[in-house]
Amino acid sequence: MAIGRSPSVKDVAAAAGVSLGTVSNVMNRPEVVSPATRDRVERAMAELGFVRNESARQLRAGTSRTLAYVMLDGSNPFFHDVAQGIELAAEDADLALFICNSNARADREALHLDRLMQQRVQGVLITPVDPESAHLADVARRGIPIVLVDRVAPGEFCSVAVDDVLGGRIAVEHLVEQGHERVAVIGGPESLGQMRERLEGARQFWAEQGLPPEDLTFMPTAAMTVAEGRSAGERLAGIPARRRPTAAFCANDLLALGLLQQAIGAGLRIPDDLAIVGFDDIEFAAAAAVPLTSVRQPRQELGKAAAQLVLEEAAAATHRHRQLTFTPELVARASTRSH
Amino acid sequence: MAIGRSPSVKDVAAAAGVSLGTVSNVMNRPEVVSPATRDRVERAMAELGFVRNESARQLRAGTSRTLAYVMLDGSNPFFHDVAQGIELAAEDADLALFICNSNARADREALHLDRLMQQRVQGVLITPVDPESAHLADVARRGIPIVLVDRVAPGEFCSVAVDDVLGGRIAVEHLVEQGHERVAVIGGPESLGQMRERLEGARQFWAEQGLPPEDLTFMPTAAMTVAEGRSAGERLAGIPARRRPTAAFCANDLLALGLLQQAIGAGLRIPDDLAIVGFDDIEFAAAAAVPLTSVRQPRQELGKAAAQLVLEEAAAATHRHRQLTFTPELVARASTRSH
DNA sequence: CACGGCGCCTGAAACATTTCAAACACTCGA
DNA sequence: TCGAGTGTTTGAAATGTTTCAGGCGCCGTG
Repeated sequence: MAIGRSPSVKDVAAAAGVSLGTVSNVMNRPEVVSPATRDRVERAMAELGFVRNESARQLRAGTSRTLAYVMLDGSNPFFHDVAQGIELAAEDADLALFICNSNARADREALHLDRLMQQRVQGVLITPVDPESAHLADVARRGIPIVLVDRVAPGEFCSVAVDDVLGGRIAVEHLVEQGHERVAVIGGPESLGQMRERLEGARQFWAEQGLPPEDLTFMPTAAMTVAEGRSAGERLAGIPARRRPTAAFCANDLLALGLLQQAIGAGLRIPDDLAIVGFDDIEFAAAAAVPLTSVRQPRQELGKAAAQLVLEEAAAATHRHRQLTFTPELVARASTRSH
Repeated sequence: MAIGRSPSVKDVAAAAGVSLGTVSNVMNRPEVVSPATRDRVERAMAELGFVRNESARQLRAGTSRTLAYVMLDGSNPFFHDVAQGIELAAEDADLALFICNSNARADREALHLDRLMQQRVQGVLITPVDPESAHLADVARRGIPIVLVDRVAPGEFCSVAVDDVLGGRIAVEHLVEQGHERVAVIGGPESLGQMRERLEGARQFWAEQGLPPEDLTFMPTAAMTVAEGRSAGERLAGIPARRRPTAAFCANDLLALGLLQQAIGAGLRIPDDLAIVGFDDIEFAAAAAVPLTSVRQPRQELGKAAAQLVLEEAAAATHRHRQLTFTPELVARASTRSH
C-alpha cells in the first residue's frame, strides 16, 4: 500500500512471478495465457491497484486512442447536441473524446489544433472559424484526418452538414403556406456560406411562386445570438406597418428566441402579428413561451456521421474526401400556427 | 517532404547536425544553447515540420499536462458556463482540458474516470452523480486530486459551490417583499443535498417572518428539467384558486422555463397571476419571453476557483481539503416584477 | 526413442522524449 | 604555462508499454 509512484507492469510481473510480456498478454490477448497464470496476474493487478499508463501505450502504438472535437461556440446548445452524437460514436469505437471550444476565435482554434497534433489524436472534428484557414490545411497535411461539421469545403476536407438551401426553402414555404406575403430573412454575417445558402433557398422558393422579390426582406445581423435577434426585432418594429413583414425566418434558434422575446415585450401577438421560424431546433426552441417552429437539423446524427467519417479516413490507406449532406425537416409549432 | 511517420527529435538533430539533447534544450531551455545553434535547430524543425510527441513527453515526465472536467448534464447550459471558467484557468496554467459528460449516469461516469486515470491527468473536476460513490474515492486514493463542483462532501474532497441555504432564502425573501403570501418551492429529487438546502433556506426565512408554514408548499419533482417544470405547472394549476400559490421558486432555471411555458400557455399573466424565480441564472433565463428572475451563481468563477483548487492540491505535498463557498445573488427581472 | 507440433512463457528491442553528469573548447588570471 | 572557470554540447539512462522471435517442456506419433 506504499504509494510512491503508481505500479507498472514490471511491478505486477514481479508480484505475480511472471515476465513483463505475460502481463501484457493478460491485458491484450488473454486467450494465449493459461487460466492459472492469468488468474495470478489479475490478482496481482488488483492487489497493487495497477492502472495502465496510456502515454506509454500511445508512445509504443504511435497513435492515441483519442478523437477531438473543436466546437465553434460553447454557448450554443446546437453544438453540444452534435458533441453528444460524436461521443456516442467514439464510445462505440472505444475512443476517448477531447472536446475543445474555440469560441469563434481563430487564435484559440489554432492553439487547440496545435495541442491536438502534439497529442497525436486519431482525427479532428471541427466547426472552424474559417474553413479556408491555413492552419487547418497544415494539420491535414501532417496526415491527421479532419472532418468539417456544419461547414463545407469541397475537395479540401470531408464534411457533414445539412442541405442549407433546402432548409431555407422549406422554412419560407411553410410561411407562405400559412398565408404570409411579406417575410423577413434574418441572419448573418453574410460571409457565412451557410447563411448565403439558406437565404438562397428562401429566394428560390419565393421566385418560383412568382412573389414580388421586394416582399422578401433580408435583414443581416452581425452574429447569430439572442442579442442580435432582439435588435433585429427592434429594426423590424421600425418598419411602417403597411410594409412590415408578417413573418420572420431566422437563420438559427438563438436569433429566433431573441426576436420572440423582443416581439412579445413590444406587445405583439405570436403568431398573429408576427410568425417566427428558427433553424436548428435546439431544445430551448420547443421550451420557449411560444414554442418555436424550427427547421430541424439531425444534430446527433450529424455528430455520429462525422465521427464515422473521420474514423474511415483514419483507417483507409487511400481516401477521397466526401461531403455528407443530411436533409433538414420542418417542425411546426405555435410560433407559426394560429391554432 | 516524404512523410512516412512524423519526424522525431532524432530526425531534427540529424538535420541540424547536433545531438538529441541539444534539440531538447532548444525547446525547453533555449537560454543555454548558443544563438547560432538554436537558429540552425529551429530551421531544421520548421523544415521537417516537427511536432513534439506529447505521449513521450508525458511518459518521461510521469504526469500529463491535462485537467479533466466530468460534467453531470451536458444539456444544462449551467455546466458549460462552469466549463468555460475552468478552461480559462487551465489555459493560464498552460494545461489542456479534457471535457467529459456523464449524463447523470453512474456507469458512464465510472468509465470516464477510468480513462482519466489511465491518462494520468493532473486533476479531476467533477459534478458527480453521487458524491459518496466508491469509484470516486478510489480515484482519490490513487493520488489524483479531485475537486467537486456544485456539490459538497466535507472531509472527503475539496469542493466549490454556492451557499444554497442562502440562495433559497433570498429567493423567497424577494417574493415576500413583492407581497406574495403563498409560495411554492419546486424541485428535486429530495436526495439532492443541494435541493434540501435551498428548501431549508426558504423555510428558515418563512419561519423568521412568522408566516404560516402551510403557505409555503414544497412540490417535489423527479428531476430538474424543462419537462418536469411543465408538469409542475400542471399540478399547480390543479390547486383551487383560493389556496393556490401566487409565486413559485424553482430550484433551477430549466424548471422555471418549463413552468413559465406551461403557465403562459394556460393563459396566466406573469408575474400578476404567477411570479417565478429560478436558480442559476443561465443565459436563457434572461432570454425568455418574460425575462426570468433568478438566483445567480457565479458560474465562471465557480469553474475558475475549482481549477485553481485542483492545481493547488496537485502541487502541495501536504494538503487539507477545503470547501469554497460562493455567495449567490438575486437578479430581479420581469417574471417577478409588476412594472 | 526421436521428432514434430503445440501451448505457454520469456527477454529484448522499440517507441520519443527529458535529464544529467561528464566532456569539450575557450578564456582569463596567476 | 598551468589551472580554474565558463559556456556549450554530448551520450547514455530512464520512463511504461507492446510486440515478436525464440525457448522450454510436454504429448503423441512414427
